[in-house]
Amino acid sequence: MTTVRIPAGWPATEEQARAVQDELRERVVLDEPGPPPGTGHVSGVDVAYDDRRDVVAAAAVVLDATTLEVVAEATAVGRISFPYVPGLLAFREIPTVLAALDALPCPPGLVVCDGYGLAHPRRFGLASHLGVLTGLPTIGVAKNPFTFTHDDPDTPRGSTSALLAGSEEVGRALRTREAVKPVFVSVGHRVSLDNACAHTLALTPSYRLPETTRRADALCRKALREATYPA
DNA sequence: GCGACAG
DNA sequence: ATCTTGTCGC
Repeated sequence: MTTVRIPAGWPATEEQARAVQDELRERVVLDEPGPPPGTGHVSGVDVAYDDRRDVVAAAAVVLDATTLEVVAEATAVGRISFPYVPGLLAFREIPTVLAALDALPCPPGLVVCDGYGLAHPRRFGLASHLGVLTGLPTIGVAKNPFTFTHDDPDTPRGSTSALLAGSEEVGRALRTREAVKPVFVSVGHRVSLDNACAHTLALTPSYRLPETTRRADALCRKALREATYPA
């Protein structure tokens, strides 16, 4: 487990944070299909908070994309770097997530984030942000539709419907379990939307949420429980 | 101006 | 995100 500090020059206000998003957004790559599902490594990242102690814990878990077995994992703890503001989630999570990714002993491959990528007020959610900062292929898989609209996908697993910002498709509602509430998939960096959905399906053989996020969620909660006050 | 709003 | 017991169902 590594300890991180809030980076120098980290945005202190919402206005500064939005300016950073508007600048970094130019660097998102949307014209690559990304790695094929079921091959190489796939990783999940997630974060847990203790606002009372001002502690945040992040986890990165690398899975074998074929077997979904855990190949490697790492955690990091730090101070909370930004309040939760809808649309600015990345500023709350990214420093600790980057530290956890850096601590991995092997390349993470495609990274699955808890939240959104393109499906974002300024088209630059957590998954896009993490992708631009690391250069890694990233996607976002969220549990809620945020402010976007969508039709209910058909009942069978694998059914999708467009996630819409007005008439613009910013992601997809994807049914990962028959008759269960869908997840909301969007592109982060260097992955197509079709491929992002295919990866999500490959990662959900038995549960609604991807194995990557399930593993990362369990690990960051454990790291938070075991965390001492960060330096 | 008033709500809604990823985690 | 987090606060939280039991309970219904595969």
